[in-house]
Amino acid sequence: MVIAAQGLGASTAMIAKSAGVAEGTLFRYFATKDELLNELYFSIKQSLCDAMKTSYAQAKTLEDQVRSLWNGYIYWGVANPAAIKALNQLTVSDKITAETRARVIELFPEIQEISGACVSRGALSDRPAAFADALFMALADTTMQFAAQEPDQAAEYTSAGFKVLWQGFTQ
Amino acid sequence: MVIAAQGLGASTAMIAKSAGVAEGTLFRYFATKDELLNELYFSIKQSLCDAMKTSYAQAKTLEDQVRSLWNGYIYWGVANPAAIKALNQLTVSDKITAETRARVIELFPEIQEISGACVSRGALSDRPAAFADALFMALADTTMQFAAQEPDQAAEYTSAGFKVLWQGFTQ
Amino acid sequence: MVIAAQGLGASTAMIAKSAGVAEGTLFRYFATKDELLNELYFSIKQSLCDAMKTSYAQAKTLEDQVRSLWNGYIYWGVANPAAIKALNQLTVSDKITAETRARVIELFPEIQEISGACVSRGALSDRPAAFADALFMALADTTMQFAAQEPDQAAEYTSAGFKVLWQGFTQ
Amino acid sequence: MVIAAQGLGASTAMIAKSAGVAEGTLFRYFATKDELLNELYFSIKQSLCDAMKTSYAQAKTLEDQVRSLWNGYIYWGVANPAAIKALNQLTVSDKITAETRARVIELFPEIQEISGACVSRGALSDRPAAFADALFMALADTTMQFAAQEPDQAAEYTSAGFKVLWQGFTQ
DNA sequence: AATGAATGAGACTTCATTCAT
DNA sequence: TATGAATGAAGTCTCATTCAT
Repeated sequence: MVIAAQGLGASTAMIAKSAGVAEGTLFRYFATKDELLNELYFSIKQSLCDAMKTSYAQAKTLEDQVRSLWNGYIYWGVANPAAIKALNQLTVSDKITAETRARVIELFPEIQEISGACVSRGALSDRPAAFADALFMALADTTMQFAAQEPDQAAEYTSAGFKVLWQGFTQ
Repeated sequence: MVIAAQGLGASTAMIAKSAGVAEGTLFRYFATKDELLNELYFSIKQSLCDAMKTSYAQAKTLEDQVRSLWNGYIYWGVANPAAIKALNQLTVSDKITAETRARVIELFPEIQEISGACVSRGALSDRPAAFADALFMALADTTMQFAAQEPDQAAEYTSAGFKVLWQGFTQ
Repeated sequence: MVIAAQGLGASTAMIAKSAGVAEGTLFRYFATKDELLNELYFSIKQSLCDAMKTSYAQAKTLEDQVRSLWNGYIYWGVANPAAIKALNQLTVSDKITAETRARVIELFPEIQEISGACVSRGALSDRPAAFADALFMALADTTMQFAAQEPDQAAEYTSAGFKVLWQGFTQ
Repeated sequence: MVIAAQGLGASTAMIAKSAGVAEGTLFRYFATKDELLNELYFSIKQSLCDAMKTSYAQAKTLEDQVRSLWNGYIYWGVANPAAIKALNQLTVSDKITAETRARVIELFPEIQEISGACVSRGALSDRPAAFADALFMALADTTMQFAAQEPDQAAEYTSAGFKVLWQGFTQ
C-alpha cells in the first residue's frame, strides 16, 4: 500500500483507487476506515521491523546490535518517506487503538531485551523500558527526517544521531 | 484558548462552542480554519517560550542554562497536556506554513546560541543547529509524555531525560 | 431537468430534492454548482435548437426560413417559461464560461448562414453576424415574454415581433 | 453609488465599504438588502432617464426625438457599463417589486407618448405600448453591449441599431 | 466476491441583520 | 446618529458507508 503518501487526510475513495480496487471493496476487508488505519499502522511497523531485523541479524556486540537497529531504522525511513509521514500522523492521531499498539510490540520482542541491556548502567537504568524505546524512536525519527531531506548527508546524520543515542543512553 | 484539547479533528462548530462564541464569529478573526490552526500553533509555542524564558533567566553556566530550558519545557508540557497534544498534531500536519514556523523561531532567538554552544564539541558539532534543536524537542516531547502520564514520577523522568540529552550532546 | 423554474437562486439542496436525488448525488455528476449551471444552460439551448430545427426544416424562401426559426423560438419559449426564465438569468450571470457559449454556437451552425443572408443588404450589412444574432434573440426574448403572459394573444405578438425583425433587418 | 460594478452578488459588507459607511449604517437607510436593490435599480433608471431627457430636449421631428432618446440611452450605457450590468441583473432577478417598476415608469412619462406615436402606423399598432417599450430596450441593451465592447465602433453600432428600430417600428 | 452509484450527515464558510456602545 | 462586532441560518461541497447488481 503506497497510499501512505496521503496520510490520514486521504479519503477512502482515493485510498481505494490507489490500491487498485473499487471503493466498496475496501469495506469488505476493513469494516471501518479506522480499522484500515490501524492495519496500515501495523503493516508499516511490520515493514520497519523486518528492515531492522535484517540488519540486526549479524551484529555481535551490544553496541553493534544497537547500531545496526539504528541504521536499519534510519535507512528504511529514508527509503520510505511516505510511510514515515503516515506513521507520524497515525502515531499522534487518536485513531490507533491500544490493541494495535500491543500487537506492534509483539512484532519484535527482542528489542525489549536489547534496550534493557543498553540502559542497564546509564541514566535510564531505573526508568521503564518503554521510556528508552520511546526516546530511541524520537531520536531516530528526527534523524530520519534530516537524513531524508539531505540524502547526500544521510550517513553523517545517521552517525551523529547514533552517537547522541549511545552516549546519552549508556553514560 | 483551551480548545487545544480537541486538536486538528475538532470541527469549527465545536471550536466555536468551546470558545463560547458563534461559529460565524470565528471567521471574523481567522479567515480560514487553517489560519486559525497556524495562530493556535504560534500561540502555544509562545506560551511555551515564555515558560522557558522564565526558568532560564537566572541560570549561570551553560549546563544550568540548558537544564533550566529543559525543565521549563517539561514542566510546562506536563501542566498543559492539551496544548502539547495539539502541538504534536499540528507539527506533523502539513497545515503549518513555513512563515509560521519562521515566526516561531523569532520568538526565542537566544535558544539558537545556546544550542550552538552546547553542541560545539560533541557529536553534533558539524551538523546544522536545526538538527540539535529538533533532537532537543524530540527528547523533551517524549520525556514530557511519560512525565505527564505518571505525574508523581515527573521529576525522575525529567532528570533522566536531561542526562540523556546532556551526555548525548556534549560527549 | 424541470428545476429550471428555480433559476440561479435555487440551492443545491432544492435542486437535488426537485431532481429526486440526494444532495451528494448531484456532485457525482457535476463537480461544482457552476458546472451544473453550465450544463443546464447548454441543455436548455439544445432543446431550443431542436425546436427551431424542426420548424425550420420545411422552409423554402429566406423569409420563410427566418419566420420558422422565429416561430420555433417563440413557441418553444411560451411552452417552456421556466426554461426561458432560467436561460435569462444564466445569460446575464457571469457563471457561463466562454467554452460553454462556444459549444452552444456549435449546436446550430446553419443559423449563422441564415443571419448572414438575412442582413446582407440591410442596416446591419457591415456589422458582425454576432450583432444580428444578438438582436434576433433580444427581440425574440421580449416577444416571448409578452406572448407567454397573454397566451391567447401569442400569435399576434409573434407575428408583430416578426414584422419588426424582418423590416428592421432587411430594409 | 458606484458599487453597481459588483452586481447582485455583492455582499452588504462590500456595498457598505464601497459607499464609505459602516456596515450597520446601511440598515439605517434601507431596512433590507432587497429594499436597497430596489432603490439602486430606481436610481440607475433615474440617471438613465436624465441622460435621455437631456439629449431629447432639442429634438423636433418624431424621428429626431426617437433617435435622440436612442443615442442618449446607448451613450449613457457605454459610459456606465457597471450600471448597465447591474441593471441587467436586477431586471431579470425577481427582487424588483411591481411598485418599483411603476415608479420607474413615472420617471419619464413622455416616453409613452413618443412610443405611441412611433408605432401608430406600423407592425405594432395594435399591440400595447409596453410591448414597444420593451422591444426598444431590448434592442438598445444589445446595441449598448456591442458598442461598449468595441468603443471605436460605438457610433456605427448605435446608428445600425437605430435603423433596425426605426424600420422595424414604423414600416 | 467485487463493484461503484447513491446516500446524507456534517464540514467549512458566507452574509444579511441586530444591537450594545 | 453611526458604528462594527457578533450572530446563526443557510449555502456549497466532501466523504465514510451501504447495497443492489
